[in-house]
Amino acid sequence: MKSNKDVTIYDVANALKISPSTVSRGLKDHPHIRKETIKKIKATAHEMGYQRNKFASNLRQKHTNTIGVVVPKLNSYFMATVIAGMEKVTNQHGYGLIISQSQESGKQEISCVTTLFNSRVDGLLVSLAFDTKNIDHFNVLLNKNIPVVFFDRVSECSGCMSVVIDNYKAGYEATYHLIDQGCKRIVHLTGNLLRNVYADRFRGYKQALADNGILFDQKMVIISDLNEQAGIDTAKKILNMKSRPDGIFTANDTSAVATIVELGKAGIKIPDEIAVVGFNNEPISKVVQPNLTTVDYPAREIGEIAATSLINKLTSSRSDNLSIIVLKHSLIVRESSLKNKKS
Amino acid sequence: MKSNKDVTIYDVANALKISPSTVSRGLKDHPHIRKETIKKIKATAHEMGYQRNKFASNLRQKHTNTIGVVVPKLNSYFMATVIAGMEKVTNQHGYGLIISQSQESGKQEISCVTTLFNSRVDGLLVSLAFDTKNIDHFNVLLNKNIPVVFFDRVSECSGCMSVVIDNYKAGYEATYHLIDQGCKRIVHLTGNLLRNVYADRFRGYKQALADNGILFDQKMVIISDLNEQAGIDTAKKILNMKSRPDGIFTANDTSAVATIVELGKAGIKIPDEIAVVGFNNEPISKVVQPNLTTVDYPAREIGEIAATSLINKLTSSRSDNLSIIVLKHSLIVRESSLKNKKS
DNA sequence: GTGAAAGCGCTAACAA
DNA sequence: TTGTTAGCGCTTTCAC
Repeated sequence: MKSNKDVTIYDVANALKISPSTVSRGLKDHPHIRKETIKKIKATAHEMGYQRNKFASNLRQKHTNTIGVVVPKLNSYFMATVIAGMEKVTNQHGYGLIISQSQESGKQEISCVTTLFNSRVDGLLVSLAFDTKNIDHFNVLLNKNIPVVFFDRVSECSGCMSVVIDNYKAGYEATYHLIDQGCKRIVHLTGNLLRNVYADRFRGYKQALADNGILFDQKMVIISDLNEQAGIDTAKKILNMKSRPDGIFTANDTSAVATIVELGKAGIKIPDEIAVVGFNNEPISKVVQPNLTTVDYPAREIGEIAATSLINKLTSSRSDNLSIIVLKHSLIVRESSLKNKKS
Repeated sequence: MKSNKDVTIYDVANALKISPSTVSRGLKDHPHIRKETIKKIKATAHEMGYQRNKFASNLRQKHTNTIGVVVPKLNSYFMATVIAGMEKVTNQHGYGLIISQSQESGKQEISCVTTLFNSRVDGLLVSLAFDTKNIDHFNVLLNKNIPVVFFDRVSECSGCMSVVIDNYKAGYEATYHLIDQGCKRIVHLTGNLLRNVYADRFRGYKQALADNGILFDQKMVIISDLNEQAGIDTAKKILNMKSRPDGIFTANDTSAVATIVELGKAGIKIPDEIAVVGFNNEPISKVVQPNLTTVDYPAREIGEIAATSLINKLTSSRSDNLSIIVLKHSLIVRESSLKNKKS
């Protein structure tokens, strides 16, 4: 087991009686090297168990072919799908991915970014944490011309790209649909309004109300973590309201589902008494009874496009100046919001 | 924006009129350096925006302080929690994590392992893909004394550690519970029996039947991908059986839930006509109606322990010879299996 | 307690 | 088409 010593290009070069640089070039199909030589080099390299030493190579080349990803949490179908999309694209282009979770904490996000920066990633793909206040922690990267692409939870940032859907429009459509079904008192359960996704959906909600002559009431807006517990709490809060709402628009499916379940336990009929619309089209939306009306979000596509944009920035010198890419969403109507059964 | 050039220890050394080696030592609190010097070094380094170059350092030191993780898929609550546990431990010890998904494909698993190996990870944390036939692809690492720790989906492997639960016992308990509720014809929906988790649960299922005088019937065992579609297919298959089962034990929650939903659509009463037990205690198990009886799996703990074991192997020279760690699971009984309502 | 110097393995400018 | 050579930035042995 003579396994401790790594085989280097020098070893290969010696075996072949040629120079290390030729080996180096041959290994990467340099056009100036003769075909046969390349074949010979690759053959013996393989045979000898040669393995490129990335560190030496990175040290020389000043780039790592590695892309960092910072996401709030991994445990959603949505995020896993986004990342699968990114992996596909980056692998095709010879990049690796380092994934890290901020756990929805701005503080942890900063430490993720720092760690990734210290790992000298070539670029960063980011979806912001719930309570990230500002994005100064990305300046270290930006100052070094390391491109940052935001997706989903994005932020104003000169020189950064963003990949999103039209959350305003989606919020508008969701609320409009509820109104269309006859709802007049619609609760909006949302997250931290610092985040574009929630702020925009909220704006859409308000506008839809306004356009239909429904007075906006701040007491109908519930800000939360949008997790399971938030859904349960919301249900309880609703049960205690003097005049109950007849519709709920939630900014994600997790909390919508929890609300439905909890409301169901209290004997409330969904959608007859209260109609519900969620957001994201997670698989769970098809499990809950009644099935959840929700907004479909092109997760895989978002991942692919964010990764592609980043790689473009990395490889082409020309700086694409389109800074925001907006993808298409769609409202998926299921039973949880259908008051007029036969519509 | 004079940002292209990195600050090196040489720059710091020059600024301080001392040697680079002293700076290098000072930065890592070498005991032979005077306290004040250390303080001065750190101060100016920070001030100048110095940042250690990992590649140079790795190149010298032959290790990367990075741990690779290979999982089948990211998109489950279970996996996300496992990984959160790993991150916590590894970060505490100054290690980074590179996560990659095999997408349940043995072929992709091989490529993940190779990529990680080429990235010179110091160790590997692995849960096997569905259809991984053998584990020869880990030999490259093992031959170089790079430790591999398996968790959840493990495999016989001399010199590797494994972190698991007692799947045999869990399968036994789940099946026993069903029998206890009066079930006599129990379908077992499971995954590829190559994987210990499924094989062991299956053994437990068979033993529980045997211990209760129920004849094992191969036709009652359905092998599948255990995804949503598998649940739907299983439900359809069951609906077409001449003599219907009165219980189902599924090897994960996703498929259990899909089965319940599909069976529900066909008007089957759960648990009265068919009782169901799942596995994993995913959040979805508390959403489906009726709530799913399932086996709770200490996900976070598994992650923490697997990571801790790996780091121990990395840091201590003595080779711990305990090769399998078994964690505690527990059966969580909910409505989906409760035939005797008031038990 | 600090410095000098060699070298980790690879790449690329320049030379041939 | 191939070889020579000079580092990339850091660590560490040996010397003082």
